[in-house]
Amino acid sequence: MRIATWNLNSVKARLPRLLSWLELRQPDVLLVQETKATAESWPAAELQARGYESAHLGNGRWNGVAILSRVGLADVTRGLPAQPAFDDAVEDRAIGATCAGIRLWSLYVPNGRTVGHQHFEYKLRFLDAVRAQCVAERAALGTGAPFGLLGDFNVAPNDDDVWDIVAFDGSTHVSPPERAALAAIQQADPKAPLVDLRPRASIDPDDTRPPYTFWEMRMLGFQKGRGMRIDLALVNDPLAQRVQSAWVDRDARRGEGPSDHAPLVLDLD
DNA sequence: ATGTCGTGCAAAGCACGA
Repeated sequence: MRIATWNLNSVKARLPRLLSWLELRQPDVLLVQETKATAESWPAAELQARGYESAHLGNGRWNGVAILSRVGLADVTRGLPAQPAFDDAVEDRAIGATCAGIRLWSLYVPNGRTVGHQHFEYKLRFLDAVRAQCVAERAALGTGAPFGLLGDFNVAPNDDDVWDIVAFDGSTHVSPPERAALAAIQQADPKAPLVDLRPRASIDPDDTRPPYTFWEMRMLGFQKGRGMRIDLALVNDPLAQRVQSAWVDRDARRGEGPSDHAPLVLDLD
């Protein structure tokens, strides 16, 4: 079984790439972020024709999250119950579902812009709502149920998860409050911590490069190797026990018209 | 430091977000 997460940066602009990637990599479940789609423009029929059920949450030009599955899609939850609003709007940044008995969330954490900005405070509130959801789901699902939070967290957990930590001094994505909020999610239930699955940099088992998942479009970020590991899979022990390998499909960042993110792929037993 | 994208509005050029 294969589960992946991918910030598409517009499903409309990326539909040919999405469909060819599904054909090439054959994921059983794909969690998507930044669909930038509405209920009307979400390509449910094209996905259904290829064997994928889908659940989408999106209402406009920004954000948008979805879950695609060919192994069942049950108990869909649109939005986090405790999700904070920004400017009186609850944005389309979280969708949960149960696929083949695995409880999964597709998350698009706010960017934060700059440390101290009102979007930064919003980002921390959003991360705290994710933490609260971990507590609630653990109570509902019990200890043995496989559970994972996947998506674009817009946080690099460690200094070596960015291409040059010195260049990030004082900037968002690496700040102590963001990393503390991420750690609080992982430790929401100390008896059932979530592990940050560190992937390989590519499908090549011998690839020892840093496993970045995002490279800026601006300034030729990919070509210059200026990447960040900000797309994460935080999973509980019952799910971690089943993961045989995790890898970044960096080939999907190549060629004409890529997203700025590469898929993160989990291969289960 | 900000060179690229994608989107939608209102109109092919801009503002915004990343």
